[in-house]
Amino acid sequence: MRSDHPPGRLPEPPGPIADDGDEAHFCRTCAFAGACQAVGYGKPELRQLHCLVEHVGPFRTGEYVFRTGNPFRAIFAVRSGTVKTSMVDKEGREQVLGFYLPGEVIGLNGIYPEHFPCDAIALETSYFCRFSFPAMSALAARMPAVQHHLFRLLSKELGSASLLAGDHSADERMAAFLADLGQRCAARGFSGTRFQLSMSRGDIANYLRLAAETVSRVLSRFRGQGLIQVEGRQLVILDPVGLRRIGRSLLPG
Amino acid sequence: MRSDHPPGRLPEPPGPIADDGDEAHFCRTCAFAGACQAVGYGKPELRQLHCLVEHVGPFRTGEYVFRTGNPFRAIFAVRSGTVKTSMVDKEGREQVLGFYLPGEVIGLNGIYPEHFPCDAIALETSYFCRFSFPAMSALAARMPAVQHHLFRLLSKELGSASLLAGDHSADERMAAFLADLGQRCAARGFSGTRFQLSMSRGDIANYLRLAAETVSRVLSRFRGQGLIQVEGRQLVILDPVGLRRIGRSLLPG
DNA sequence: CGTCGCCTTGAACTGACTCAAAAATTGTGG
DNA sequence: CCACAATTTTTGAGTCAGTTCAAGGCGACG
Repeated sequence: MRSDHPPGRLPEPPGPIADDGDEAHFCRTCAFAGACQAVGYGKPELRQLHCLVEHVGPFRTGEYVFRTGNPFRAIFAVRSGTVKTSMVDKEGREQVLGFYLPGEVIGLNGIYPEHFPCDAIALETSYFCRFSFPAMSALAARMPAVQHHLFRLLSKELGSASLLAGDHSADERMAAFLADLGQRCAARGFSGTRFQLSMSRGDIANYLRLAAETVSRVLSRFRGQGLIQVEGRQLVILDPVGLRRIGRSLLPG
Repeated sequence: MRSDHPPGRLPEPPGPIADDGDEAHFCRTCAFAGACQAVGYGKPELRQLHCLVEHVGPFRTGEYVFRTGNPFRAIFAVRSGTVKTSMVDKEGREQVLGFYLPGEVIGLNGIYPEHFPCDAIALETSYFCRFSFPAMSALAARMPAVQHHLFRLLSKELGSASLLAGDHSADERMAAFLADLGQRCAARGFSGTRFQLSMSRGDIANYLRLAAETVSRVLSRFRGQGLIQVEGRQLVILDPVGLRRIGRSLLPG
């Protein structure tokens, strides 16, 4: 992965995770690509979809894209970078809900309460497409393809929650997490076997409901078994099949 | 709660959990009540909404409302009874995803994959309203209130997944589970402090990621502390405040 | 009345956690 | 560029909440 941009004024369009990314490429792998295709790329309706998009960013590491309690007005597609969403409970403990890669959408869980129920925090310098939700709803009412796409996005997110569910060992969780991340990277056009863990061990641990120490230990064990290679946050999956086998009870398919 | 109907032919409209339930009452507390109200009860559009509803049932204890892999064609609102949804992983272990009371909706997670990703199993004799999803989508495109209502339902379900998330003690989980169940009963017009646990201890344990023995022990402890009263599956919440305090880190609000 | 499934309770075990401390990495200022 | 401070990551050792294993009780049903 390309290193973060140097401090100071940043140019508008940064490359996503890998160097082969550009804006056209992003649009191909964006969560709304399906909607755009369904509309038809040549048609004027596509212009309407693009009209309600606003490019926002950069958000630097640690900056909030939105905060718990902010009024819900829009959803965000990651253009480049990575985001975590998390809630802080009444005891002040953080709970990481998920990690989002370029092309994925955050904020959908704010529709019902009409306020964001969680924080969204950039894990590295990140850019987004901001879709005004009222405008999007209105467009969806006129364009069934867009409506259906939104339903699909919501339903998909419902399904992904089950990676967390269940009572599984630290090894299973970790293996499933890495395999899932690799697969999502691959789906976005990046390498599925060689990528950056843009979140800390602590965040991974929190997400998987483990202690940070346990994450570290499992990672070391996996390395010893020749499943992966880890240097800091740089990860190489050496044995994708083995990893998937360990995490198979958590993985879809 | 009224005991299950005796075997044999069942009359069409059974009472939901409590004896004070009837069809009109159900419609008031149904997940689509908001959509109906938004449409306006007198208007012809409401007829269209009701047209695509089909009353199905009874499903007896243990019967499947739908199964993993069934093509997704409809969503179901519980009219009376209780349902659990669960997945079976590749090792053959069951994972309970949720319990659904009268007025709540199941099947939304089938939209994206276009097939149901889980089983839905009646925990007692149950009846449903079946909403054809293609018809519902079409109606939603013409009626923004219906569309918005579907978005809300999906988003709400996203939020409820977080009751499972996080790393919490058996006591916290159990207390939050009971408090949540009581609150949902109350929201549907039933008693929020005196109701039936229509699921087995094993199902509760599975849902909360605990062993059945642990559920039993925690329940006994809560009884000893005067928080609840339990006789088999009959539950009385004696100290709702105390219960909520134990489970507060998991509960919304 | 006996069988079967579900629930409860006891006792011993264990995987992951907590505590502690060293090592590596990152950030900062001179 | 280097030194120093702060943070993150790794590794070790002991502890514990919840599990597993085992036995007994209760209620439903034929």
